Amino acid sequence: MSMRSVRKGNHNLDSDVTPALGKTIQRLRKAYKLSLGELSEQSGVAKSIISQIERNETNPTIGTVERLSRALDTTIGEVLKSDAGENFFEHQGRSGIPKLESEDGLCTLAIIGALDLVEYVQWYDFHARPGGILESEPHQAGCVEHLFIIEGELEITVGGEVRRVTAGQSIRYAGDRPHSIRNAGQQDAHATMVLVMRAP
Amino acid sequence: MSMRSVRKGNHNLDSDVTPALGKTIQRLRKAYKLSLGELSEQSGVAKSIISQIERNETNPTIGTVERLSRALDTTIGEVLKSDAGENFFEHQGRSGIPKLESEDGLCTLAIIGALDLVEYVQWYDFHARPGGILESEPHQAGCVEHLFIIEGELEITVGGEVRRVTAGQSIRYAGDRPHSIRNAGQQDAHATMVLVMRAP
DNA sequence: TACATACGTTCGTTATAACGAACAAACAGC
DNA sequence: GCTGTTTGTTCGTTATAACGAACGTATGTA
Repeated sequence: MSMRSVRKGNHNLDSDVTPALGKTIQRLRKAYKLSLGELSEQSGVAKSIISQIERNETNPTIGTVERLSRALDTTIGEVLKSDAGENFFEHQGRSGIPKLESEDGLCTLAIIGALDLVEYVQWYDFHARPGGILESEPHQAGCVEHLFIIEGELEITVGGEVRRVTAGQSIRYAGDRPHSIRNAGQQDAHATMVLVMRAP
Repeated sequence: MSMRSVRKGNHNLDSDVTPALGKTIQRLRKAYKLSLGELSEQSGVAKSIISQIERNETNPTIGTVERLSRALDTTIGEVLKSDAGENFFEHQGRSGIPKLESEDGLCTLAIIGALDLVEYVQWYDFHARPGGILESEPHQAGCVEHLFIIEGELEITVGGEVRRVTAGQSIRYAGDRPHSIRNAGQQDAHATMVLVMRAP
């Protein structure tokens, strides 16, 4: 059995214990483009508490983190895994990956990874049924999107300009203007998207 | 966007939320043949609380569960994963003979994008025919690889540890050790790989 | 039997997590 | 400029998680 740390008394650890939790919650919330108020509504947790959790100013209960995780389409295990981290591997099952859907229900965007560097990088797995459109509000200024088409055919529109890309090709465009991705072909389209923005 | 459960008010959920937590803690404690008093000493959590947690009569804080997990030689993520009903993966295995057949012509790795930041990020489209193996020498220290499996089934080996991942899942692992990716399935495998090197 | 030891539970108190309302800062339209 | 809206934060109150001591219940031992 490995060494056990014998600690006494001070149960007031707060951010020490789970330094990444706040960041994780905030990252997920922003990935869904939710405000504190919206996440509060959907999770049932007071927005003041969410604010404190994101800043690691409180030591939330399991129940609270559970409700937040559920509202963010993931599980408490996944949320806390990054904290404990430290394994060579970090493995996410299908269910653990947060998924976004377009308004028409024909596109899905699954967040498959993110990195907190000086810049913030996030990448997605993108699916679109024929005719599906994913409309995006402008992201942060200076942000760039990269798209690699795995199968099918997509039509990208950025600020009035239109480009068509097919399987095997890739395209890079400004993410800080309104843009949309449309499946212009007859079959399903599938792509990898990488989004780069400056750290907030 | 996908459906979200809209819950209000009642924040007094206790055992509802994490029905398995108490059992999990107790199972681990008994596996180590510890009494409540002993676990209390080693974790720093009052034994009265542990008793209540095991009987799901309280809604513990993250910090408390963290201290218990640590004393039980595991992580909070692992402890709570069983709650969420996620599958532990059965990995281990099979001291695979490194066939050093990156030259086997069965794998392709195409660079589909790169970023020159303070950190250097590069991403690839990876294909492997059944049986194909991609062996990699250690990259730069601190470097991380991220793999998202689009189709098929891959077996990742890093420093002796083996994991198997299937379509829809993603995995992240240390890239600064020798590692290999093997197509363990019958069909072609396809994945997106993101490689991040820090500190150029 | 009487006594001792170890176990898990219950109890009263204290610390604090969670709540909702009020607040301040950034932004939009008029 | 002003003014309503939306954002995240701060504040006072309430609910409750965590604590340590005391308790009941076994089991063993003289």
